[in-house]
Amino acid sequence: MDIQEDLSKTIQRAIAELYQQDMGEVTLQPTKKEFEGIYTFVTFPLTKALRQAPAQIGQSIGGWLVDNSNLVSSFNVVQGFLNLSIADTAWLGLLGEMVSQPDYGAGTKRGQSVMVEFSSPNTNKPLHLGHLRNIFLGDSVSRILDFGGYDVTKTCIVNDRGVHICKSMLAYRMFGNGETPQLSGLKGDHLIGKYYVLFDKAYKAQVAEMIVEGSTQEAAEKTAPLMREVQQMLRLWEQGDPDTVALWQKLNNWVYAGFDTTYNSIGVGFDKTYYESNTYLLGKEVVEEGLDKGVFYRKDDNSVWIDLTGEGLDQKLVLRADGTSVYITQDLGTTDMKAADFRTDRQIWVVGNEQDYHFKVLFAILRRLGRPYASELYHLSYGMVDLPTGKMKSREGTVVDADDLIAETVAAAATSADEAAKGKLDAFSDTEKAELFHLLGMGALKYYLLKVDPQKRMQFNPAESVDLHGNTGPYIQYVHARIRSILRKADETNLPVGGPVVTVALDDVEQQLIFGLGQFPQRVSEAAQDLAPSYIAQYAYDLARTFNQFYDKLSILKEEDPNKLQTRLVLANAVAETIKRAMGLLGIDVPEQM
RNA sequence: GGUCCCGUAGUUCAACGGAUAGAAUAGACGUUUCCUAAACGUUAGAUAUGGGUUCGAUUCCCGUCGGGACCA
Repeated sequence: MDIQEDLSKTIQRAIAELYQQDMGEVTLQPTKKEFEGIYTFVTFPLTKALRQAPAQIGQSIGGWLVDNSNLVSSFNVVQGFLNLSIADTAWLGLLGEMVSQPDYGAGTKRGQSVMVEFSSPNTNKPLHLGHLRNIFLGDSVSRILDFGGYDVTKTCIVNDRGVHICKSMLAYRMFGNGETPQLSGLKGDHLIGKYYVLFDKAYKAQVAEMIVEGSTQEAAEKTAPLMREVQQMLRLWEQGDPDTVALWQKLNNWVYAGFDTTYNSIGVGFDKTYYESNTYLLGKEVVEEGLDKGVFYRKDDNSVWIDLTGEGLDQKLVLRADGTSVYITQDLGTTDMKAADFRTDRQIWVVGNEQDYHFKVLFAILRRLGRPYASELYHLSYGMVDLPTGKMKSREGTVVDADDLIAETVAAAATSADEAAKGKLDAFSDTEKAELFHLLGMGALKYYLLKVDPQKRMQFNPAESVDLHGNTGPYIQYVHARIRSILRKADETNLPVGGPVVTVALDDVEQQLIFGLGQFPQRVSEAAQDLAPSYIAQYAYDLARTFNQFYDKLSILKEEDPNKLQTRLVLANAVAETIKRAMGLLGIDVPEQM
């Protein structure tokens, strides 16, 4: 039973009977808290068709509902707003139904397969804060779609080849002295990142020197010996030179080991990892196909282009005059490949908004080529993460490293949680404590990055991100722990934890809580529709907050009426389960105790 | 030059075209012999700007001003 849907249909019937008109789907909104009622029906839109004042329509429909439906217990009308209260029996019926569904909130299986691509790092440096927003978004969207009934494949395309990694390779060859992650104790990705920075320093010094000797900036940057060596290394790699390839493999493997450590610590994984070294030559046959179909055209210099001015875009190069690929050429090939590999109906890319234009072009080209999946491609674009001090800039060394950030967040969570616990954790072993603090730190971090609309550029305030109070992950985690604690106590004293819902009179706040639980399936489906983890974050917070109000106002274990006690236990349990599930969709675990 | 995104309390974020624009945090005040006060309550505080569309605009449209990104 879905109260909202039933109510909406009942109102349609009321209009049909009272006015002999069919107004189609009617929408309801939650009643503002200053007014009595839980659902509100707005009558303004009906005034023209029904030729009646808004308030009068409200009175008529409200009266009809109370007389003819056992769903509505009372109503009031404020201007054009018809506020409806729902009968306790309906709430209890809803609660009973919810707790009987083991996968409450899950969407029905659609047999549609979706591929979500995210993270997609370069292999020349470690992950940073921006990647974390990307990864948490991609992971959460995957979980939401999966829960919403899609078959999800999580993919990552590792950018493991090119100039960037050659820079690290060259610097390692020059300055490495056989350093390894084992010898230095550095994580592999950090080790390679170090050499990338070393290259940059040496290269800049060289350029500066050349400028002193009379070269222009541009010429110096192009012709510096170090840059030439990098270019040479890339050529050797492309030719398959054994030494170069061996070095490349060794360094990349260190990086992968480093990334895996990070992924493990944040609880994220992929179903399929692609390597650009295997895919970077793809796409050339797509160019041929496009030329055959007349979608692309060749210029006199032999370069190949597409004219997208009709779509409000530009003319776009798809193959250089010398026959080499550009970025988009590859993407054409890999998109085809991904669609074929997993018979994917739909592809989603989680990529920063600086690539908005690139994806518009990519999708436009695939549409022109007549790809059957072309209408199901989506760029989940997100804004940059700024620091309170301004933009993160790698050149200025203000980039926040992901591993450092995770470690600091967990450490900060440990300090404040230990303090806030006031002895509640005394029975915990050191390992248990460490696990809890990690869970809280990750909860804080993930929630902080996911509660914001992806499209918006956001500010990351380290102090705020580990806060345990207010609209935060730990606030919600706390509610779960609180409920679990009550349920454990109830269990110990043989109270009916798993009992059925019994008929009782409900308090307002109990109705609010059931109302909140009832919203879950809809919110999940909206989040899946809009690919919006922030909806789920907001939902979990609202539910947790309502529970705290309930907790403050009414007692569970000390309730004397056994029927009320039993219903409250069912209710509390349902809230804990739903919080756990909602947080799970954000990739956040919840503790049994904290 | 062209295209795209974003402007909401001091700050960080919400708001299918709906009521007196919600939260959090920072500030002021209050609540615990009672299930976890990591909580709850009270209070003060905001739609960048000028038009338009309509019963009604933070939301949609046009312009201006700010912030950011991309394309050649």
